[in-house]
Amino acid sequence: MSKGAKLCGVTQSAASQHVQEVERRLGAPLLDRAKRPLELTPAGKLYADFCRDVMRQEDEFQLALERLKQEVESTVHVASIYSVGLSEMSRLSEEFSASHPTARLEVEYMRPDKVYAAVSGGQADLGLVSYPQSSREIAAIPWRDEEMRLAMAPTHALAGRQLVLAADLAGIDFIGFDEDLSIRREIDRFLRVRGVTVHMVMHFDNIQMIKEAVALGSGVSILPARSMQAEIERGRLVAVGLEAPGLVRPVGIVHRRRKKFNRAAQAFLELLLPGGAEKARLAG
Amino acid sequence: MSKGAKLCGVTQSAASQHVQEVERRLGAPLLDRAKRPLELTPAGKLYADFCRDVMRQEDEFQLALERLKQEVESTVHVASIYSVGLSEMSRLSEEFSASHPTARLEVEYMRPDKVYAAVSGGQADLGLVSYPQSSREIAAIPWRDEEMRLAMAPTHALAGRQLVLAADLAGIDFIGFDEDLSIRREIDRFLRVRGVTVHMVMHFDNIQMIKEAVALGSGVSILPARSMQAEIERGRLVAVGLEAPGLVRPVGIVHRRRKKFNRAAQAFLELLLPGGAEKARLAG
DNA sequence: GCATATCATAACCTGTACTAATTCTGTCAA
DNA sequence: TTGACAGAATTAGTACAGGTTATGATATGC
Repeated sequence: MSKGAKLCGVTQSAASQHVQEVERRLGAPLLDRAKRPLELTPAGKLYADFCRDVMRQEDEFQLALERLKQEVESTVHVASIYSVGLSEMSRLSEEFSASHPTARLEVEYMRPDKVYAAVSGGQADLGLVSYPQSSREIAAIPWRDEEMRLAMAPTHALAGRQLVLAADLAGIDFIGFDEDLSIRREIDRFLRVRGVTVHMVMHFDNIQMIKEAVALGSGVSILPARSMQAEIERGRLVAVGLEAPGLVRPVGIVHRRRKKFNRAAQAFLELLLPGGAEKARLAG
Repeated sequence: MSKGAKLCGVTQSAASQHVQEVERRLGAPLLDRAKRPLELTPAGKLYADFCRDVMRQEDEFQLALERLKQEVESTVHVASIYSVGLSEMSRLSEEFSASHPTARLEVEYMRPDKVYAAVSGGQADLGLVSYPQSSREIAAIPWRDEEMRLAMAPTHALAGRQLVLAADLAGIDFIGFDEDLSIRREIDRFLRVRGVTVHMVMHFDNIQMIKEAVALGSGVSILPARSMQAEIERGRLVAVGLEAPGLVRPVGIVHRRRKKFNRAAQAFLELLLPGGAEKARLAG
């Protein structure tokens, strides 16, 4: 009894009282006190086994929890729209793992509405979207404005130009975005304020398809310059600048308000945007 | 949270504080509080599983404990010397189960020293021994004095007698008990004070073997009358009374001091000896 | 933006579980 | 037996974990 008390870091009295309290609760003696040294009764053996089982289970739980905490603390989940670009992202990913070797970055590409849902639902720490929208529970931080250029097949009549004016696009065969996308509305506005109407021949919900159609000569389009880099290098597309003030696509970082970032998320935010973690904290 | 609190019979505040305390201890949030209704985090799910496991184990333990308590409360373990007699014991056993149908009686036969050890060690609630000895930790209650008679083969010269005097035994072939047994010392004393010496031809540590030897005509012996009943009925032995004051073998009930009896033990003691439970209590 | 539901926080209170001091009990040796 | 000793039980006093009530903060739906 005294030894047990010492092991538990309490006095002999506390141990004695505790054992008696347990016996009272269980309604059965755990120790045979008529003999010294004290012996366990059958009920005592049963209880000891039970306690050992529980302690073993607690150990297992603690271990699992530590693994989980490690996991959660060290990986940042990013939800991104497709058009941020795989090449851009792989560059970021390399930079990140170089500067933070213990952290892990997990990027998942999805439609814009899914990005918001992932951030809102907590599956993603950060979201990358164009035309970022704040809301009650989502905070947005501007990241960068991507220059938009006129995309066309190398064989197109305008392919040799250094600059294209809005007026040049009047009546042109045009491949656009679906009407429910922000980028579509922005392009429409750009053309409308300049009094230009294009001939919309097709529309898609993603950049990849538009690039395909443009390369096949179905028409021209206005796309983020960065998203065409690979096709331009391979000579499949030509991109020409638009008249100043040009068209830009703002890309932003969204996150859930009041949710504090783990180390990895903070680090990634800092990589995207020096001082970004502080900005996010202020944006709440 | 409020519902959970109600289920546990505490206020919402207590529940909220408790969850926060657990989160602090574990170092990980269990609930995602940014959304209502509250959702479990992965750590929360892990913890909930752990708790459910522990509760299930506790239920199992409680069940096992109840069974054990039932067992302990309702069965009396009796350790008895062999010579109390199987027929006597089976009669007692029947009476007991008739008057206490919910209780169980478990009798184990063993050598006298093992009876004391079983009682002392707590394996037996009660012990039945001849020439009962009290000690520091063993209390003895006299149960009954068994008449001792001269045992002989039916063909023996003394077999026709109504009564045998000590003097009749001088120089007779005698089968005795081992020297370390109380009953041997008592018989020796009986003969010595009467100035009689017998011719000890064999000795055994148990009545059964003595009866065999007597029946085979190897000699006479002095044995408890009750222990010979079956052999007398079958005509294998003859028992003749000894001169008054005759020899008796006291049989007693022993139990551990300060150990309180369970229901079954009390009932059995009462059956053996009306008022016995009270006597035992006083004997402590 | 307001009403409602629900969770967090603050201030306070009580019973549990501890410590220190003392008494009781079992064991062992003379 | 008896006395000495070790170790457990008991007692009295106290700190604090964990409760309560009251109030403040925050999300959700109209």
